Amino acid sequence: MREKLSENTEEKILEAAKEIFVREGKSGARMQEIADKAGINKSLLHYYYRSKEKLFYTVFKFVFSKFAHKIINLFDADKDIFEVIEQFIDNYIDLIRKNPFIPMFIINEINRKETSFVTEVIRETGINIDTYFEFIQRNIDLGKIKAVDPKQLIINILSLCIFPIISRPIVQIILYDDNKNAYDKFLDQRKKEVNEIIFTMIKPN
Amino acid sequence: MREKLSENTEEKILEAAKEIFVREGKSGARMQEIADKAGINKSLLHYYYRSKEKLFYTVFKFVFSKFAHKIINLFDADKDIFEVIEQFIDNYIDLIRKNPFIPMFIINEINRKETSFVTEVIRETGINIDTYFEFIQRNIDLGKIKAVDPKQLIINILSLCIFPIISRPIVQIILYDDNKNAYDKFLDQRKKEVNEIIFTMIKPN
DNA sequence: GTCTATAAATTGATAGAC
DNA sequence: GTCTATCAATTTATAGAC
Repeated sequence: MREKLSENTEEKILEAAKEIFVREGKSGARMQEIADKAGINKSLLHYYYRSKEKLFYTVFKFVFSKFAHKIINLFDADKDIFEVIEQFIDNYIDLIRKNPFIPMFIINEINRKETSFVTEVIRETGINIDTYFEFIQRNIDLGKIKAVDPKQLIINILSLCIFPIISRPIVQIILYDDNKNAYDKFLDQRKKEVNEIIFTMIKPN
Repeated sequence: MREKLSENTEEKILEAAKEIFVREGKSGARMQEIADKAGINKSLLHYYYRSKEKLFYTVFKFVFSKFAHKIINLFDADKDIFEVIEQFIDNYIDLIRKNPFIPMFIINEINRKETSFVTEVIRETGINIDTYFEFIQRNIDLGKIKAVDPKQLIINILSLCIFPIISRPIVQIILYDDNKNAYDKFLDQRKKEVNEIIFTMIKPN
C-alpha cells in the first residue's frame, strides 16, 4: 500500500518536474513550482530526490533517452530506405511540433554542461548509432542510394526538421506576420520540402 | 571628463552583460557576476540600467540586431546569387562557430518571451526581409534559379548551417567520440555539403 | 511517506555617504 | 558616478512532528 502510494508520488513528481524543467530550463525552474504541479509538498521533492541537481539529472536522462531512441529506432528493419526516411520526417516534424520545447531543452542544457555529464547520459541511455550506420551502408552497398556520408545525411535530416520548429517564435513573425495558421501550413509543406531535398541528394543518378 | 568615464563604464557593463547573458541565459545570469566581469560594483548596474530585466532587454536587442543584420545584409547587391549563397554559407558557419552560444541564446530566450517582446525587438531592430524576397524574386524572373519558395529556401540554409553547431556538444560525442578536430573537419566539409544541397535545389534544369 | 516550520544561502534592488 | 552597507524577497535544503 505504502509502496504503491510512493510509486505514484515519485511518478507525479517526475511528470511535474519534466514539464517545468523542459519549459523553464534548469536555472529557471523552481522547486516550489514543481511541488505545486505535482500536488505535494516541497519537502517531498527532497525526500525522493536529494537535490534539485539530482532531480534535474533524472529528468534530463529520461527526456533525452526517450527522444534519442525515437530517432535511432526508426532506422532498423529491412524496410525501404525511402519509405523509412519519408516516415521519419513526417513523424518527427509532428512530434516536435507537439513538444516544441524538448529539442530546445536538450540542446540548451547540453551546451551548459561539461562533457562528462553529456558522455555519462549518452552512455547510460545506451543509444547505439551503429544500427543507423549499418542501415545506410547496406543501402549504399545495394546501390539503392548514392555513397553519401551517413553523418552528413543524418545531420541534414535533423537540421531541416528541428530548426524550423525551435526557431518558430521569430520566424513566424518575420516570415508570416505572426500568423499561426500560415506557419502551420508552412510546416506541413515543409515535410514535402525536406523529403524532396533528402531524396534528391541520395537517389542514384 | 565625467561623461567620458560614464560612457566607458556603460560600455564595459554592456560588454560584460552580453558575455554572461549569452552564456548563462537570462535566468542563469547573476548581476554579481556581470558586475565582477565589468570590474565595477553591483550598485552601478542598477544605476545605469534600472533592473536586470532592462539590462537583459538592452543586451538582447543588441545581440539580436547584430546577428540578424549579418544575415539580411548579405542578400543585397546585384551579385551573382550562387556566389552570394556560397559566401553566406562560408561566412556564416565560421561566424557561428566562433560564437556558438549566440544562436542558442536568441532562440532560447525568444521561446521564453511573449510575442509582444519579440515583435517589439524585431520592430526596433528594423530588419527588413523584403530585400531578401526581392533578391530571390529577381533571380527567379531572370531564370537564374528555379521558382523556389524563398521562405523554404532561407530556412533551409539557416537550418543546415546553424543546427550542426548548436547541437555540437551531443553530436560531436555521438558521431566522433568527442574528437574536436574531427568535428571541425566535419564542419569544414559541411560548407561544401550545404552548398551542394542548396545549389542542387535551386539551379534550373 | 508526508507535512509544518525554519534554517541558510543567494540575489535583485535601494539608501546614503563621498 | 561610484562605493559600502543593508534590505527584502526568494529559493534550496533540512529538522522534526505525525
